[in-house]
Amino acid sequence: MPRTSTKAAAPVRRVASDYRLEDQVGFLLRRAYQRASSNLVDRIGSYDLTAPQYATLARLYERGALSQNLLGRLVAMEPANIRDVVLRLKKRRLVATRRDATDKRLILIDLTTAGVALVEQLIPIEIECTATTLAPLKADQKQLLYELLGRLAEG
Amino acid sequence: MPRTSTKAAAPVRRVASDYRLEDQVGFLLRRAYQRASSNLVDRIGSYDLTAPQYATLARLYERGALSQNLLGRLVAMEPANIRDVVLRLKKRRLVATRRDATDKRLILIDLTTAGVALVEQLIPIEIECTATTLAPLKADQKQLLYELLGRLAEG
DNA sequence: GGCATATCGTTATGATCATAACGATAAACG
DNA sequence: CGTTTATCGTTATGATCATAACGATATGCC
Repeated sequence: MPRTSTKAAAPVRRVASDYRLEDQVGFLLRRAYQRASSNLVDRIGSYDLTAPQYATLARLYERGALSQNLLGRLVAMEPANIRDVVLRLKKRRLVATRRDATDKRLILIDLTTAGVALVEQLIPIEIECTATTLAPLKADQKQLLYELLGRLAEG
Repeated sequence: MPRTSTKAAAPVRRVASDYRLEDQVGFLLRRAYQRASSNLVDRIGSYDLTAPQYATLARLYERGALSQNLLGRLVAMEPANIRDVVLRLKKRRLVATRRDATDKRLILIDLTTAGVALVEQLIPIEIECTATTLAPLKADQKQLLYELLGRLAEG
């Protein structure tokens, strides 16, 4: 087994001052999201669903039919992105689309019967997955994390 | 000005039980990362750099020359992904590559003079950006967030 | 030395992402 | 009523991402 090539860390030639990449929130958030996302895919990957796709289905389950644009905002996706996600879900018959009768601009998205069934199957798994992701934290820390993240996300 | 199409929220037809998408850490982390990332791009976007590209440069600045693979691990990117990032940075002459003399498998990546200069210009901006992202939090909360995120990322 | 195993980098595929520009439709307003 | 402005969805471009499969090289151990 070859050892991990740490390669004797070439001498740090520059004055790195006090700066460390690990101290940048963005970097930490990205890694934490990677972890959470992979936890989810590990569990629901057999359904061939990604985290954003699941979020989309879950939101439709909560809210019922929504315009594509509003749906996108409710899952934090740009119009161009939610479009692609909806197309994939539609191709798999998990959602259906129809034109809004009064506002011809809108495309209404809704879960199909199969979509509803799938979401109801997935929700317990997702809750379990969240627990796994949060496992390194104590109960009161979890609560705290939610509050802090909420503030960051809202700005 | 047309009102935001909330569309009178079609009646929630399913039993949503206690489930809410907002209660899933992954979703919160994704949104928080979106915020942090856009904060960074707002500030360094004029340099045509993305957050992952910046992270890559910053890591090289901290550590000096690294193999492409190790560099990838140190910025939390898969081999296939760090490859593309390095290619883009190389195209812009911010990094240079060379073969390792003793281990023919390795490609050593290092900052160019231009790369070093750019990083040193960007570091203060990035620190400022982190402060902006964390602005909604009090001092003690920031410290706490780091600890919690660190635990999540490490698993 | 020679074989099994591990690591490195590449390639290919498919899904996110953000951004800008665009036509179509709707609402606001004089 | 007609003009201006806003919103919706699309298209295009480019950058992340994860995953699997692959050849090349290095290391482990016999």
